[in-house]
Amino acid sequence: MGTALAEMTMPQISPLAGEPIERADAERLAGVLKALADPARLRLLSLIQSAPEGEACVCDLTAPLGLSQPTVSHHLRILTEAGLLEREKRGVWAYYRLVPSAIATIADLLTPPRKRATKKAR
Amino acid sequence: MGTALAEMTMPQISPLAGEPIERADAERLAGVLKALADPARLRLLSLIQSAPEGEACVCDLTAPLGLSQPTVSHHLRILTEAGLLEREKRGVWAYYRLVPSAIATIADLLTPPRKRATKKAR
DNA sequence: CAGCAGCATCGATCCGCCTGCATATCAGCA
DNA sequence: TGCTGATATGCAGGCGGATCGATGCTGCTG
Repeated sequence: MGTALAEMTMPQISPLAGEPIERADAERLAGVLKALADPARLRLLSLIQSAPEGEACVCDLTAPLGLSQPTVSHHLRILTEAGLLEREKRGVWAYYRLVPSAIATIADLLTPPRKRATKKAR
Repeated sequence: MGTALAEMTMPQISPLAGEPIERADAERLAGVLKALADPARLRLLSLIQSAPEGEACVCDLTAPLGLSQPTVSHHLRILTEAGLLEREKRGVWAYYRLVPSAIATIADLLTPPRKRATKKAR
């Protein structure tokens, strides 16, 4: 299935501002926000983003989070399916990194037509 | 009664970028995002924001949402406690409107590497 | 080719929350 | 004062999700 966020960036999802959003758009946006709305997952994103190469494997994340390895894998899975993380398996390790401008895209969907010009994809 | 968001805008809450976020900050940010991460509440915000005077009462919101009046009141309560809505009671009606830049604040917390000078680099 | 280490998946438990119905509260009005 | 309409709150059912232990899978490595 296509990473939730991809369905938002590609075929425009209604931003929160402007005309009332449709039920389907609300569901999609809520789905991605739900992936963000968890302390453990926010810390995961933060940890990965601030890691040496901007990437981290599961074994590096369990300790700082204080969660079991299955639980961490579970959260990483949710973030990945939401389109916020990408996974690359090198040998025995699975490295996760942020999808370039995924979070910025969400932020743009929330903020009204401010004076920013970050709407273009890459 | 800190309306959650007030604790984010006023004192500093760690944005998602930069150094790894603390557990307490993650909890606060997740709390506000949780209020956003619901289809019904997203539609409520959208409906209120696009209403004639930028405000709406409960009776105007139940129909377009297709939810019962108690449920709508429940969602409005959550959004208000999160600091996203403000409530004003005029006569028998309760009018809700968006807190000016609440959502923009959340967006800024998600995407600091912007040109914004939200706070010290590090 | 065993044995081991890193991850993902499964099954189960526990908790939080979305929803509606019933009811309480409160302001305006006859 | 008593009634009506607009909201808020209590209560309860049901579903989704966060977590962990156990297990399965797969590349290294000795």
